[in-house]
Amino acid sequence: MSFRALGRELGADPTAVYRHFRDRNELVEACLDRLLGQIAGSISTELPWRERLRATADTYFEVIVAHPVIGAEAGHRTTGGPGELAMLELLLVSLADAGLSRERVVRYYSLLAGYAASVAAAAAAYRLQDDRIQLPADRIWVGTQGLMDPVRYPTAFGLRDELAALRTDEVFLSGFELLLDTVETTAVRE
Amino acid sequence: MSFRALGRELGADPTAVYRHFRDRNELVEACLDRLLGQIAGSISTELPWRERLRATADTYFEVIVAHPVIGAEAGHRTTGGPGELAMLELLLVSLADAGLSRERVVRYYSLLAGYAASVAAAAAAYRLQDDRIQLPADRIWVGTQGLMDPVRYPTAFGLRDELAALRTDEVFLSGFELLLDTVETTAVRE
DNA sequence: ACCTGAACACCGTTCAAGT
DNA sequence: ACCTGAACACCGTTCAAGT
Repeated sequence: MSFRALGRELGADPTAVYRHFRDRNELVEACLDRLLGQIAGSISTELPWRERLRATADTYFEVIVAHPVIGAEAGHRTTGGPGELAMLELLLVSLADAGLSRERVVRYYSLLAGYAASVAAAAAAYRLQDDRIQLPADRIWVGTQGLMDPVRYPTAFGLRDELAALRTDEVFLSGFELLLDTVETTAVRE
Repeated sequence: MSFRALGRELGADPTAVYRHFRDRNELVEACLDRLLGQIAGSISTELPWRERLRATADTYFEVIVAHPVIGAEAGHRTTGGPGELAMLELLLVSLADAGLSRERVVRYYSLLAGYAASVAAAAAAYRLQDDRIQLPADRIWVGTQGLMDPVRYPTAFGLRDELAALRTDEVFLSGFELLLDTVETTAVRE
């Protein structure tokens, strides 16, 4: 994305955007906040807490990776807008519904949101990279060429097939599932 | 970081770097691989597996945030170099030492590495942002101005103090600790 | 073998001028 | 009120020319 490409696509002067947004930063944050609002709005509030959180993470990853220019910046941005707040409220309510204490709600919120936001953003940024990268975009970020050295890296060598089979979306989702396991275990203990 | 600033600082022509690295990408990856090697080399192999992994995550976060230009790109890059491979081997060996099965070693490796790499990179990118951001860099990424609306966001409103108190490094480390709890629980069960 | 410096094709952003 | 287009200060990168 560049302002010149944007102007070309919209049939307007590249600098016309400055009539509507102060700078690139504000534009990106407005787009991101809209995406967040769409995600939060698409999650049924009728779902049990665990399914609700899983659906949120699932949709979040899909949307972020489908909009890689915005998504790549989602991990380190605060929009402060209604979309972000709707997401925040959705996550907090779900964790409270799980039966967690006030303190635990905030702690697990920060873990789940930090995990999902950062890992999804990394997946989007990975996908954004030029084609010069050797691996397909859905493969995990570990280099495979060095895994052929059984002397220096015996354990990595022994697990090379399993490592090569890792895929970003599966890692994201199964990782989130593990976090939800922890939430559930803590909730039933309290 | 820019090639012109780099040349100025090194007292050479900005384009002299091209004698040593093909492009910016190769330079960044070489720097990152060196950082990874330093981190892996600084972890004592005598430590029990859990302390070893904690020390790795701790050092990793510190180093990545201390080198934000490189660190911000660490979440979505594969160096394929000896530093990355040393880190990979270190993590796999530690998880194997915990008593995990082959399959579980790879699964938990992808979770721990994905979590640490992505969240630390987001923290570095956050720190890299211009001073126009209202919040200090060690604060978490949730907007605070909108938390004052008890009607639309009652749960967020009720937890606003706890949310405002969140700090990136604490969230990172306590999140990693939770993941290690899961590893340990799984290991003793197997 | 390594460095230089002009040049190219891009960026985001500003600002006076248009309608 | 909104858009235009020239201009500014940057980028990464190439390449012929120097030592």
